[in-house]
Amino acid sequence: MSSSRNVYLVDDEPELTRALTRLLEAEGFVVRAFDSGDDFLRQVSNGDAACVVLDVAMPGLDGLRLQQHLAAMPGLAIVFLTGHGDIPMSVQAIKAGAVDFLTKPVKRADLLRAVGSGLERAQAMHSAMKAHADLHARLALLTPREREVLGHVISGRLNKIIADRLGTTEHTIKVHRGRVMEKLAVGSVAELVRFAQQAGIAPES
Amino acid sequence: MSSSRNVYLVDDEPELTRALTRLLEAEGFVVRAFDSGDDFLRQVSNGDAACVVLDVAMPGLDGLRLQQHLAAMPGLAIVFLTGHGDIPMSVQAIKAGAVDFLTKPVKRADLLRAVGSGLERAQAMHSAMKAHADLHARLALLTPREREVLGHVISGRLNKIIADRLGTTEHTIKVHRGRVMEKLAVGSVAELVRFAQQAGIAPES
DNA sequence: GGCCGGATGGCACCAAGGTTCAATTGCCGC
DNA sequence: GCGGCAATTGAACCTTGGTGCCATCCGGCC
Repeated sequence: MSSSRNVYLVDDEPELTRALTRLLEAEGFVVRAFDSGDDFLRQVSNGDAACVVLDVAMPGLDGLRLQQHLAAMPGLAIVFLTGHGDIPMSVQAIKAGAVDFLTKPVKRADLLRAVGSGLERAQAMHSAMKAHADLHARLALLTPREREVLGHVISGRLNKIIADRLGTTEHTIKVHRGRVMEKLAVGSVAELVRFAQQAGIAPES
Repeated sequence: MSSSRNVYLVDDEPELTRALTRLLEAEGFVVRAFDSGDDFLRQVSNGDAACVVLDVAMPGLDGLRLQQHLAAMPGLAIVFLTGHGDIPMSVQAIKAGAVDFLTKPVKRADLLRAVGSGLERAQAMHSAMKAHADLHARLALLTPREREVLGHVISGRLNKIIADRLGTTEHTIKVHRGRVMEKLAVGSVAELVRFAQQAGIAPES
């Protein structure tokens, strides 16, 4: 697959923005600039994977707060870039998941390295998210009862035990179980367990 | 369980070490001090969970390099403490897994918070490591053939298919499979799959 | 040579999983 | 109310899984 090359630039200094845009576009990145955090939040779509290059100190929504908003949006990796940063600030940013925390004036090589690994991470998160969404889409096909049965099956319980717990007969469980396997498109209990594990489904107590 | 309260102090300034020791011991931590990175590496045992408070700038082995050595030792969480740090240094430290990066003079509350969450993380890593070691100890009970069969079972293959692939009979597979379940102390395929997943065993192709 | 553990195989038996055909009940929306 | 879907149940039938007993073969070790 062709790797995404989207870079979003959020900075309130037009000169710097222009310079960085030129630099990054020269490297083949697809750059889009925003002059404030609010502006970015309004316009950004939750679509492709991208690397966000973010100034920390901006009027309005500052970089670290914007990061919190973006945490809910997978597929975006953040690289901070600031002129007046300090150590606690950088520590907080990285702990909160930023790819890097660069200081102005930034060396061209540093920026490119950070943006590169940011895009890498963004793509990884993005496809992980898509995979997760896929699992949940298939899960949504199940009826409530089937989900319940699924929970017991991945706990390794026998059909008769499940039937007992759910107050029904073994045969009924077999039917549900068969439908679960069919709807989730898995061919064995082993696959089912892996599916459930990836989808974050807890075994029924 | 009683939570570990071991704190290892690595700093080449005896005064600071003494002060921090008093401070931490007053809070109920069990403190042990070392005056160089080499010294620490020689004496530290790979036993309990602990939080290491580490100066970055020390003669001999510096903090960041020591961190690399300690990465191989799970159960240790690192809190950096330094007088002459800069942003790139802190970024590198946190990226490499440090719990926090504090600057001297450190506020008492900051240190205690960092050490507290360091110990928390150390314990989490420590028990995760023990669990992992446990899994591998049980895995070691399996004969090569049994491990092979395990790989196929967690792929969800039927006994007859496994027998075919391994060039033997279905009955033989059943016997191996039974022994695997017994040695790994699991009662169902579901448990077996979860066991293998946690132990990092890839399904047989 | 003799012993032991690992791997293999045959046979029999029972339990559990899985499918098909057929049917009933209850709820929801048109 | 009717059609459709979810949930349920029954019976019959076949496939798999799992166990026990017995037996053979091979390679390493005392």
